[in-house]
Amino acid sequence: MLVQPKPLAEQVEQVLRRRLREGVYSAGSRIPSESELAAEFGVSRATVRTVLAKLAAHGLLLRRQGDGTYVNARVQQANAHWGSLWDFNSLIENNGYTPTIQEVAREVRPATEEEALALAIAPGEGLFSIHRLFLADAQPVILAHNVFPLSLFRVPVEQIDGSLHIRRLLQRYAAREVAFTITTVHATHLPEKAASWLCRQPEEVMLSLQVVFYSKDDEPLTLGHSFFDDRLLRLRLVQAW
Amino acid sequence: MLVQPKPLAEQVEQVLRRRLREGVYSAGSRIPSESELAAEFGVSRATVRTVLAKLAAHGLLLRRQGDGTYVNARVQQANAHWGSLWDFNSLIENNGYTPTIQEVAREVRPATEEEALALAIAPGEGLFSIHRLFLADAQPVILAHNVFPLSLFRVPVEQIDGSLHIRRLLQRYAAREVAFTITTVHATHLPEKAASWLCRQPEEVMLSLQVVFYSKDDEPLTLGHSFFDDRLLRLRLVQAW
DNA sequence: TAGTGGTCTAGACCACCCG
DNA sequence: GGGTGGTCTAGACCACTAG
Repeated sequence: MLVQPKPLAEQVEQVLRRRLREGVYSAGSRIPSESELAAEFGVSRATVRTVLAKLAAHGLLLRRQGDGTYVNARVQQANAHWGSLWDFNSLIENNGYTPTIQEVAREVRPATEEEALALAIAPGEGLFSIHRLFLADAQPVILAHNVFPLSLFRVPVEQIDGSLHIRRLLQRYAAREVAFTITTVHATHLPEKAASWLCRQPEEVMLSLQVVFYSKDDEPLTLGHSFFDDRLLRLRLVQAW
Repeated sequence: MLVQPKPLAEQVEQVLRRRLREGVYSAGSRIPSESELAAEFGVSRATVRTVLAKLAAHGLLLRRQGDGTYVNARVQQANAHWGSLWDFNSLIENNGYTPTIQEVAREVRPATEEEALALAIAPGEGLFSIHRLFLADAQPVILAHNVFPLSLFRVPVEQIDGSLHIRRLLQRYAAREVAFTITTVHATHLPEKAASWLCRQPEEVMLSLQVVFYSKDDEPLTLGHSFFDDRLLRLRLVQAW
């Protein structure tokens, strides 16, 4: 049975996600019906339905009217779901490696015009800039550069832990929640400096991701630019209707 | 007021999407409250909520508890939502061009081992293969290759209209609905043959998308491989929580 | 025909933001 | 305090699929 410190739907979702992850509901099999789950958790059918709808929208479940709800075996193998286009840690994990974040450079400097435009601040305003390397089993696979408006932070930037992922970093030091992101994907040649950090040849072909994170107040929080080694990591996206 | 030939929620969604598209609810502004919308459409608040939740999940709306629901101006400018990773027509449209589909080659041939594996058929089984070029204002921007198990079609392949997009083609000639897709994104050099079709230099850097379409019965429907000119078209993805 | 998911309602209470 | 979105319930009826 569930108690009420957190929303019931959230608790149900966590339980179901765990069962999927741990194979309690095995790949391709049918899971219990809505009524059965509602009875088991002691919640209404509507509450169960919102959870199942969400998991189905993410492709984890396949629902067939008049039949039942099934575990989507294919998507369990896929490695990047909705969240992961910018969440490099889980992306690396989902590819079967152990992720590490390594800070390679940080500085405070004025914003370029382009950065100021994207972040909705004045050109020349202070920026916190950080370069980080993501390792998959100790092998460099992603180089990520992020810039934040300096005014966002409530602590001196020296205190910022560069090994946190973006969402937690923003939570902890800026007290902001990410509401949505916009990512642009490009294919480019690898710049020389980035190549040396990634231990790759310059001018190799790489995926380049440019991401802007926004708060629910439509405020730009950070600008990210990363180079992505798509030979080691597969960028695989699932979409469901 | 609404009638009941189609689900109420679907009708409400269409109306709201149109209002967003046409600027009835202008960018950044607050839209009517849930209760007001429910009253206007003559449906329950729950029905309105499912629609608003969906639009918010797609990033079109921003919801703030205790305040209201707002039009996300930034996402209106973005060009590819999660739906459009494979829907090249709307992707081209959203970039501000007029799309055209031009068939460049079609054939029937046996499946390679790799294709057979991805489509869950026997190697050597018959495939319908089609190469198509997507034009943005008459300029070639995407080259797409699709292969379908021949057994899927209920008509001779000569009758297949090569200018339809994948979902409609599958609906019309194979009576199948797409339930989900898995897309892999790569950065590659452009092969020579593809370069000539796209009027580009060979060995140029391009985005390459590999997509598999599945039915809700987990049956692979088609395999797509496309080259994407990311200089003219921006591949921009929105993600919301 | 029994059971499943799909749709919808009416109503309740809560958490939060604003003036 | 009044209005907003957030959560949840109980119950109804429908559409569909399976055996």
